[in-house]
Amino acid sequence: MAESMQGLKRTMRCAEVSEKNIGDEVTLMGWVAKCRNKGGIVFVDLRDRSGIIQIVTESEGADPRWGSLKTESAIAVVGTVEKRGGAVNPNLRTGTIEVIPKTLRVLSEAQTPPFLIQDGIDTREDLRLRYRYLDLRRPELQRRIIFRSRTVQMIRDFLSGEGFLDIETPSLIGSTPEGARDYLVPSRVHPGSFYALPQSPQLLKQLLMCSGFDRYYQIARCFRDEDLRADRQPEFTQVDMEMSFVDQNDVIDVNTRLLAYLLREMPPVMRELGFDGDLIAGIEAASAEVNGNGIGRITWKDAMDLYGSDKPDMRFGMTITDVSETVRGCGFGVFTGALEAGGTVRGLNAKGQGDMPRKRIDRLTETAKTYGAKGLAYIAIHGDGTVKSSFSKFMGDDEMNRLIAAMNGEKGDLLLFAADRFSVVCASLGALRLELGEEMGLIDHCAFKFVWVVDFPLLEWSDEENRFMAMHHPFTMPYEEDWKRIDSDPGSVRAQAYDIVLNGTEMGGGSVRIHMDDVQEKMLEVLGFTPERASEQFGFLLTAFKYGVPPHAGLAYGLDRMIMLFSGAGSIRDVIAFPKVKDASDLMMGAPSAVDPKQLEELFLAVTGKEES
RNA sequence: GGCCCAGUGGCGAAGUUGGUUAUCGCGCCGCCCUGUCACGGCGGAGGUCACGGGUUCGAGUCCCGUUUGGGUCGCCA
Repeated sequence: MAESMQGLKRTMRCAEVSEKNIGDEVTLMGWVAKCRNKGGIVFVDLRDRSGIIQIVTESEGADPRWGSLKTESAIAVVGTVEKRGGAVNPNLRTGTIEVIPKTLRVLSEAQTPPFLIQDGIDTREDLRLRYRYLDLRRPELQRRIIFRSRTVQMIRDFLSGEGFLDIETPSLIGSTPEGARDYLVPSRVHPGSFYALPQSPQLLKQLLMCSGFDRYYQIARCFRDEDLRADRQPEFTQVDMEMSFVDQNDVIDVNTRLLAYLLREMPPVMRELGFDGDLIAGIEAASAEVNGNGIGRITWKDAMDLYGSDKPDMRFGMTITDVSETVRGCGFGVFTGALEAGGTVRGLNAKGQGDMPRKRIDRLTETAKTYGAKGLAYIAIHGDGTVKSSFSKFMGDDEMNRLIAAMNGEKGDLLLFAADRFSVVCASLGALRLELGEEMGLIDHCAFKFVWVVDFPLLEWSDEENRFMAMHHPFTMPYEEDWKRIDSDPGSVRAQAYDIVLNGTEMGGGSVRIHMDDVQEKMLEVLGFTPERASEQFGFLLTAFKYGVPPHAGLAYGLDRMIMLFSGAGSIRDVIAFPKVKDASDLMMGAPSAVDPKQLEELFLAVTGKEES
């Protein structure tokens, strides 16, 4: 049934045909999106990545196959462009023209696809992923994948113009113990030894700075063997960059300009690709803001205190209030207990939610509990001024009124309190803030609000490991004025690390790197590395540091997240051509899979304790 | 590893306190239709209700387990 092209050459894409071509003979190739057979006249919508054009055939002398084309078949058409004789279609870019065909070639007839190839379908995602090549035919996904390609080109243009060099680093590297789990690759020629796939090109780009390349970037594939999320895939793409002889402000400056450039360049591309008008308007508004005023900064401490998160969603207010001092010594044991244990008591004021039904408050409590809070205390100030509180019996009127005043509580407000360790209070109130912000309609979903989060702590205590861990990574430069406290109070040392946050999502992050061998060695010691292990794992870096290393700093974006946010997608799966599902498998290819025993033999590998499959 | 949500013809959904032949839309197939573009009209096919077990006179519906996806906590330097 399939025919060859028999020498036909496509002259243009479907939606690239315009009124200028009226009278021209064109050769188009694409997929049958729709066949409307009216009996004597047949309308066929031909689709390719550019869009749709209508082919019209009348019965007299036409190829009879036009009337019975299977949708999604690939066909070639030679015909003449004409102004539409009948009604125009204002929804189509090619809505005023049509093609009268002379020749039809059915290049490949399609079976009925398992789901409709059109936008707005609500098909189960596993089915779509099993037939991803069909899913990707849908305009919605085509648009995002093309937008991704165009955005990467913009990034390359900008960075290249700024003197950055695109340098590739290897995918087969050594395993490093810190951080995420590595994907391992066995070596055939070194039985029992393994490569690791890079979690990021971190050390290699630092060494490129040692080599003198000055400004490096790479669109780099990275791998982390951790559980997936809507915005996390086991392999993902970073826009990775590093600069020499710079400080934190230089990195933030060039990246603010990069983002300003992208925001400026994106709207016309998005319009061309047919993105939603509100989304484009949002990007344009953000462009005006960032191109005019740059991007604001907030310290990690302020972000945690006000938003309960190191990736604050700046699209709305409803900030957190520390009421520890107000409730110190009060009658409510939960509050005083938390304070005595070195914790904190903080509250959120949900304006106008004072009459929230008990059931919804219970649901908020459940949210708080998933973040480690033991419960949620509340004060509901009803519209009539009466006050209902979960802890009124433990507190006198004076104490209660002082607390309400500290929270700026007014008639109709709902005050929610968490009392626990700093991290638990922040996490739970931060999550409640987002949930309430959504429910109360405070979030403008077309807004793009950027913020630089700076001054992260250098170290983070791990209960599990019973030691300090690097919050960013072990090569992050501390602030010089804090470094003297590295032994006396390691938790208080701030790092020259920064994240770029968009709408509550961490879109990228980086740091100034340590370039002094003594600081680096001390850092590894604090992280619990013996000199032997440090030398074993990072010896090449420490040695490199002895041969003249420039001060350097860098940043990496999660490209998938960036494209997801700018294209209004709900998951990074929507901007990755062939994504993996929750358990890290590929439903289309059936990866991962068992391999031939011979392959294992060659690698001197034996599979033990294999789960029933 | 934990918690939550979902699985009903090819696709999406409805299915009441458990009760006769499982309903609807899209798609598909056939016939008709010369200006459709969410084409229309008439007719038709297509279902082990994810799988296994249990409760019951009777299970799509209730219970337990499994499985396949989704969300999330842990985890992700």
